[in-house]
Amino acid sequence: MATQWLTEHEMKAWLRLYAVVELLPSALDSQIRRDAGLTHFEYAALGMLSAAPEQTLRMTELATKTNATLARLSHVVRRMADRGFVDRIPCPGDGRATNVRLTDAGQRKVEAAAPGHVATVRTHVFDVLTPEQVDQLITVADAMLTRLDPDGKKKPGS
Amino acid sequence: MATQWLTEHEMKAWLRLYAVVELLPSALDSQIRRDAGLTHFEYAALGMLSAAPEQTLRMTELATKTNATLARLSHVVRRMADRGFVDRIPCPGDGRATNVRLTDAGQRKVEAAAPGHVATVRTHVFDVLTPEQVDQLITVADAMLTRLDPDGKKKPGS
DNA sequence: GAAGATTGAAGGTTCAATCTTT
DNA sequence: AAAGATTGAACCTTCAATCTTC
Repeated sequence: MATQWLTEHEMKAWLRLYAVVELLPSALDSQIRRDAGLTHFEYAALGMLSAAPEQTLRMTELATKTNATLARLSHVVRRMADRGFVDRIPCPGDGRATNVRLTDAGQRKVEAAAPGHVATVRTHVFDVLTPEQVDQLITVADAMLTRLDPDGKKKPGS
Repeated sequence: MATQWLTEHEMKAWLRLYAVVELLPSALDSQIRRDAGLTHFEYAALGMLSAAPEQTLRMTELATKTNATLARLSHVVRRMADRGFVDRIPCPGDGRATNVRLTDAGQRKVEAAAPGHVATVRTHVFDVLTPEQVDQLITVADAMLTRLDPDGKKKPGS
């Protein structure tokens, strides 16, 4: 089957999407790194724990919520445990599983970092979009996630 | 000034955008890594050179086009030169500048990798979007790029 | 054997310092 | 002093192998 190349219009869209996909993580990362000494991924993980019941999640659940592989998360959780932001607790019900719990120090860290992070997200995303465009963003992102995340694990609050 | 937290609707949009921003690079990277032995960033750099006049660009220009820092690009170009895909040529007109030129082997490498890459982009993006949604994607991405890229360097073919 | 998770090594990116030319 | 680029070290992610429990 011959390759169906991108049209000029599609290429235009692709270059913009690609730019966002490359530049947005950098912007998030450098802000939170400078202001809180965390990577954006670390912040996201702490934030998910903060919102979870008992401030606790299994490794696998946390990996799903943060769009990460288990290997990546495992390294990050070890470092954050060393820094006192989380505890690792063997799961009582299942000897294979590990529960990760946010510590008080971890909770304080997220709370301190949150305002700056939200401000960055507002600056780069919501400040420049109309309410209608926010709706369009949801629809378009959902469409792409049907392929990127076929099981629909990354769509909380649908 | 008190933090203006995200509404539930904004949070929904943010979680989806964030998922796309994390998962799309992984998807692009693993496909092209498996099939061509290149990172997606290396492919993007070779592709930009391939489309440039004389298949040549200055480091700074190439960094802009690939959304990268000069430090990152410098390391990548060194590795690709070692592999024979590009040549580094001191710029005749300006002793500080370096021109990067695609070699024949580099050209063959991009050409071999392109069909698989385009297929991946189609699968994850254009196959799941209506023409109207492609237009919306362009508008929304452009809006975010006014903040992520204030100088408008990343919007070729506007 | 599959699921849940961890580990070490290899590879890529970031940061700060540096160098040369303008 | 600024612009263009490079470098090495530190850090993070990926990959493959491994371990334990179900």
